[in-house]
Order: sequence, then structure tokens, then C-alpha cells
Amino acid sequence: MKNTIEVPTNFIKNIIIEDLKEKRVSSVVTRFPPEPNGYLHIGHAKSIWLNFSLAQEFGGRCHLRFDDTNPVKEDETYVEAIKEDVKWLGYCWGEHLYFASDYFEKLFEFAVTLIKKKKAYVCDLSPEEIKKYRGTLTEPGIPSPYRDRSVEENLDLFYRMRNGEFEEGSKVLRAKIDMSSPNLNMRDPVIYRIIKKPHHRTKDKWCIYPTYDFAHCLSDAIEGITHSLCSQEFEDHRPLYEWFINELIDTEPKPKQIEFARLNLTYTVLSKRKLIQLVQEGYVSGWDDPRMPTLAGLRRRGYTPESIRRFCELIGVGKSESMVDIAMLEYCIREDLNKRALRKMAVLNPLKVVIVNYDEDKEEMLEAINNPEDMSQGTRLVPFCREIYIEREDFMEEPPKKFFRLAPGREVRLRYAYFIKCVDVIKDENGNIVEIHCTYDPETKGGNAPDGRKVKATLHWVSARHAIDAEVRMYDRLFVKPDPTEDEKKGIDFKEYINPDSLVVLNNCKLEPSLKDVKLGERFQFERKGYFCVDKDSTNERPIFNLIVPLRDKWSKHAKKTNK
RNA sequence: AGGGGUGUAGCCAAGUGGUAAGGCAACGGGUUUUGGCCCCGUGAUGCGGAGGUUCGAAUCCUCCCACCCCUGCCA
Repeated sequence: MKNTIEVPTNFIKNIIIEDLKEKRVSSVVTRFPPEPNGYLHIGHAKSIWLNFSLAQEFGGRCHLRFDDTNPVKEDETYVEAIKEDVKWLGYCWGEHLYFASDYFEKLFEFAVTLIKKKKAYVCDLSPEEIKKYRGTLTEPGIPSPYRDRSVEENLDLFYRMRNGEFEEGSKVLRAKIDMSSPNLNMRDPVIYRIIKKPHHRTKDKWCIYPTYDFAHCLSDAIEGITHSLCSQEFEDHRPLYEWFINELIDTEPKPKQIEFARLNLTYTVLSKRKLIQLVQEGYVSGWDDPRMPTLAGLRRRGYTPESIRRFCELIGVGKSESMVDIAMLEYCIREDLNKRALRKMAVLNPLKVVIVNYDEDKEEMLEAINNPEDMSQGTRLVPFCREIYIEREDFMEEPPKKFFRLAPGREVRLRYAYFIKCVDVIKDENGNIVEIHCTYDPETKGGNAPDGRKVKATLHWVSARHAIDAEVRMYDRLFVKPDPTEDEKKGIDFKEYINPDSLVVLNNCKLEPSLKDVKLGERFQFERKGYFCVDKDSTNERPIFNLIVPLRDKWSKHAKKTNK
């Protein structure tokens, strides 16, 4: 059944069910932990959805925690933008807004405890030396010469690090674990480093900052997180995550780290590094360019939060590296908007039609259905007169097979109006079609012929006298290749595959007059074309619409096929 | 002396010893005043490969192969 929306299960849900059943946990507490150093994209949406919906489903809670442990990359503007995006997606963290930086004092105390347990030491090696001492993938590391400093000396040095007595890079605090571990993360990882930059929240209070590995697990523990979901590249960090918690936390239940596959989408890129290039090098207009996979971009494009959540449900959660077809996302927004969007008639590439047997002074108001999927949305009146616009591509002088639309001598229906028949084609001196002349059949008002004759096509149209002028921005996929990064190993940059036609601006669009006072963000279906959204660049005089997604279109698919 | 992870249809993805769900895409057909929506139908003698255990294997065992991640004082 199409109507029954089933959410598939996934391995994380199964783990939680088991944990609850075995009473390892009594409730579910998750968290979404972004670093405030950039904008959220649809990959983050998967994580947000996962964390919040799991908490919701099991009656628990989900925290929003900013992982702000590195002041050189982070900024307050990102925390506001991230909060806005999470809210827009439809999730609420309630009281549970946290910052890793709120725990800096506690984290410092944890580090002191570790030193006292002889499980951490101050190391004077330079970054290059640390790297050298760490060994390689196949060779064990060798211990730092500073590894066996006394507790007293370590304590003294660590406090002096905090007091700002040492230069950046001159000293770090390291956990003392195992320099010969096959897991490089366990070879005495750095847990505190000196960074003499003000932090966006703690300002100048600190000049040493904990690293992710130290801060994240302990922040989870402090907040009582039960299930700490992260992406797969952290799998190798899990032993470390557990090591710190086992050394420093004795409350139960201890948070459990579970890794899942991050999202990849065809015809786009989702890495922060690549997205930033697109913005900085001017390939797009900004982080909220409607072609960007950022939540800001998708929002401006016209995607609904419901459609994005639905997408997350549909793609599921697994551990295998996957590349989801963007057609799946497009399906989700169509599915949503088909049910809700009001239908309108809009001619994107106008061709004038003169109805030669229709009285010049006559005007009629014709009734049109607002949404055939939801008759409760009622009807509206659309004006009709002697001169109208139809879509240029709806007329062909020499129609190929299977072209059902208007052609010389052929009769079609104007939606909600009349049958018209093409009687003449007017061209300029270069042979370009300027307008076409038709006759209408007054008997077919409303769109049905009393004699029962049929037409093969129904065209949308707009009265020339009443039309509103508008700009419509036709967006397409940002890249021409399903995986734009595929050839990076061959030295071909992903930007080589940018779609030159990802934005086509249509300047001479004609809209039905009911579109007069649209509001920013409103979405409509322009019949036979697609779903469109009012862009923020609109003015009172001139609305601007973004194409969210085109309607499925068997004809253009067929035409494309037979063309090659 | 490397370690960790993953392989089920074009793309996602259920499945946990009882005879391969579901969705997207694709392709047929029906319906239609949107070439939309909706409805119906079409896919793996097969689960990376080869052996083995078993009455029975995608599920258990052995070996092999492919791809991804890890040598930041990033997260």
C-alpha cells in the first residue's frame, strides 16, 4: 500500500531494543554533536534525524551539543545557523543545549586525575617528533623520552601549561596507553594542546584545549548519553573512547559508541572542504544557493523539512559505504508536494496564441481546481480572453510521432477552458514562429465536447492581458557525473564535472493572476512543469521562483531517447 | 607487526539456520481535463568467490578476493 508509511528497522534500533530489554539502560539519551565550524548539509540531516527520532521513538531525549574544542576553526555565527537548521528540520532539544566548552573545567580535572593515576604525561616533543615517534601502520611506535616523568612534575607542567607559561606546540598532554598498539589512536594520543586564541564562548579563559578524543566521550558521560552515534571513520577511535571512560567514569550506564555509514548522494558533493570551494570560487552564489546540498540551500530551493525527514527514513541506516541516488530525494519532495501544493498555470517560455474567432472585448472567468489530490482546497477563477500564452514547446510545426500537443490543423484542450485548433502559423522574416492563430469551439467550455470527441493533449495557458511577469530559475543537478570525485585519483578535480546548465534563468515567464501576492517560501505546482518556490530575491513588482523539482515527464524522456 | 570495517538487483535496504521483504530507478499496461498523481504487472534458482558442516546455509566454519577508513597538537 502506498499510503502506509513504514519505517524500516535498522541495526542501531535493534541494539537499543536489546539494551532496553536486557536492562542495560532504562532510557535512551542521544545527542547531535556538531562542531560550529560550518553549515549543516543533508548528511548532517541524516544524523539529526537518527538521533532525534530514536530518542523520540523510545521516549528518551536528544541533546544538541556543540563540540567546540578547537577555537581556531569555530565561530558563534555557526552555532546560530546550526540551531536554526535543526529547528527547521523539525527537532527540539528543549532544555538540552550544551557546549563541550561548558565542561572545560571538569575536563581539566579529569586530566589531572589521569596524571595522578600515572595514565597521562606532559610531552615536550615537537609535532614532527611526535609523528616520528608514533611509528607507522606496520611498525610500532617508540616511547617519548618524557613518558616517565613523575606525577609531581607532570602536574606542575600541566598547571603551567594552563597558566600560559609555554608556547603553542612546545608541550602537550598525552594519555599513556600503548606505543606499540596496532591501532595508531592508542599510541599515546594527545589530549590537551596549547592554543593561544580566544574561544568564541570562553574568550581568554583558556589557552589549553582538550582534543576530540578526550572531550567527546567524557562529554557524553557527563550528559548521561546512552547511545553515542557517530560516523564510521571513528570506529578506530572506539577503543580510546572506552579507555577514557573506563579510567575516569564509574557511573552506569556508560555511553556506548555506535558507528554508522555517512550519507553520500549522487550528482553532488558533501565534504565541507569541497562545499567551501564551490562557495569561495564562485561556482554558486553562497551557502544557501538553491543548488547546494546544505540545509540552507535545500530550504531556499523549496525542499520541505518533511521531505528531508522522509528521505532519511527511506534510505535507512547501515554500515556499508553507500551512494544514494538523488532521485530518491527528488521522489520525497514530489511525494510531499503532490499532496499539498496548490496547482497554478504558469507559462515559462511563452508563445502567443490568438484565438481568431473569440471576441476581442470578451473576457471570461473559468473555474480551476486548486488541487485534484485534495478537493477541500477548492477552486479558483482564471481569466480567459482572445490572446493567451502557451508553452513554446507545446507547439510543433512538424510534429514527430507521439507528439500529442498542438500542431497545424490539430485540436487540443486548454485546461479548464476550450478546445482550440491551430489554423495558422505566423513567422518573422527569419522564419521564427512569432505567434499562432487558432479557432476555439464555444461548445467545449470547461474542457469537454458535447459530441464526445476527444483530444490527445491538455495544455496549460495564461491570458496575455492578465498575465503577471516573473522570473523563474530552473535548477538542475550541480554535477554531470554521479560521483564527481570518482576521478580524483586520476588527478581530475571534481569541479571539472560541474554542470554548466545547473542554473538557467527564464526572464519572460507569464503567470496566472492569482499568483499576484505570493509570499516568500510559498510553494506551488505549475501544472505540467514542476514544483516551484518563491525566492527571497523577489520584489513586489517581480516575483522570482525557484524550480524545486520538475514533474516526472515521460514525453521528454521519450524525446531524448529517440533523438540519439 | 599492521589494525578496523563493509560486500544481498542499476541505487538504498530487510533478513540473525527453515527455502531471498520493501522502497527508489527502469520497463510494460490501465486510468486520466497535468505525458503529473493513482492502479496493475515485470526483476536475484541467487546473497563478493571457493570449499566445508547440516535434512536444510545469505545466515555457522575455513580459505581467498574486492572496496573503504586509520600514521592531525582537526572533528
